[in-house]
Amino acid sequence: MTEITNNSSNLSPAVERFILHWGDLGGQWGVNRSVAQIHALLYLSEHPQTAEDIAETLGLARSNVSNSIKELMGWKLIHRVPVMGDRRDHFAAETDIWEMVTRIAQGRKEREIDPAAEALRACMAEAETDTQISPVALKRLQEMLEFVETINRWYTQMLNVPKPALVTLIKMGSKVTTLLSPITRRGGKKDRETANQDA
Amino acid sequence: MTEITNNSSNLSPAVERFILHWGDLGGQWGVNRSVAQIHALLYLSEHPQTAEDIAETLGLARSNVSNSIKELMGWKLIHRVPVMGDRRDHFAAETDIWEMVTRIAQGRKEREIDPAAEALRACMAEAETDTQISPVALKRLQEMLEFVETINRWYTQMLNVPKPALVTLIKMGSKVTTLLSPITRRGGKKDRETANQDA
DNA sequence: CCGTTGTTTCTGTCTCTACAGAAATAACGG
DNA sequence: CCGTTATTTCTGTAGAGACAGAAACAACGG
Repeated sequence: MTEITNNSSNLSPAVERFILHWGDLGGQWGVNRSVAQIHALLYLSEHPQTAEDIAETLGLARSNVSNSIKELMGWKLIHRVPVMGDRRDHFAAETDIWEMVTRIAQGRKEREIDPAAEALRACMAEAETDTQISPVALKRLQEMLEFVETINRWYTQMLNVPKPALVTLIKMGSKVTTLLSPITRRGGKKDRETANQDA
Repeated sequence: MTEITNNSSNLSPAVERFILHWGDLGGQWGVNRSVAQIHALLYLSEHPQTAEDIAETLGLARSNVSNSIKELMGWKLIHRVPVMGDRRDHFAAETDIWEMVTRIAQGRKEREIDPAAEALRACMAEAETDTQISPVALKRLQEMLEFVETINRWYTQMLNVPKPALVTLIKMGSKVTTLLSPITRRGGKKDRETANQDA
């Protein structure tokens, strides 16, 4: 009878609100709502939850939860937690935000950036044997490829910076440029060679 | 009769390929395919194009092109180019990639990050008056909020770094941490106050 | 002031994805 | 080896967004 009560689960208002927000915030990024909501729930949960707990709490189909969990595990944002005397799987989220973000960034790189770069390289390869392409287009493609490669290198390197250093770096914000200005000022193009020596 | 000929327009193979790739690459990000394709076309075009040129070249409906153009203008990725003796609007794309990316980043911040941060602040406000929220959840929310604020500050500052400096910075990659290590090493938490003095 | 040309808004259709529920599979205990 | 419980895969459906085409609107020239 009372089938309409979707979210009657005992969540405190603020938590529920966060889950809702996080849910459709995920929608704007590439993640679907269920996945984001489940992640939000686990992130705020004191204890590991079973798939069924989650399904009930969020009013989602059990199968949906199963698939979403699989995806979250793929991103390494949640992990299994074995519980004594319970056959069911329990799940908990990564709670260190910086770690979490790193994992997401890593995943996006592998699934989106790398393939995109690859496609672009293929384009360039074709462009070079393309007799009818305009010089302008060719130049633009080259610039684009160079840019993507540059960003790719940067991304990779940043992902490998130890977390504390990364945090410091981010918190410094634009101040880095101030500290680096003696270097920056040594001249534009030339610096590039120097900077890449270690790559 | 020959209605099936979608992409019969005289595009060189490499260009066409790029437009196609760029198109569904846009799909993975928030942009729809038409918009991304039009952008790609204009990016590679030697001369400004009219809306109709675009519609014909890409095989899109005129109305679709119109809307897409509007969106691209909203992102400031393309701009009108008046042409003598032609009443129609001609459009050209921003060709400086760094400028282009900055514009996109700016747009995404305004449309996605800022609202998200706002929503999160609202959550926190509610959480603080929430009697039944668990201490753990409250703590996690706080951490999340702090993180988002930090990233937001960083993002804002980075968008205001002059382009040459930004390019240098990116090209340095993780090398910044090496140069900064004497500072980084001065200790963790304390640095944050110092680093933010200028914000 | 009317016709022509260009642009925008509106509306219906179609595709694609998220999702629920059912069916199938696997793991474990007795 | 069978029954029970947990999980995954499969299938149909509902909703959202992308898009085409039509209709409305605006601007300009003669």
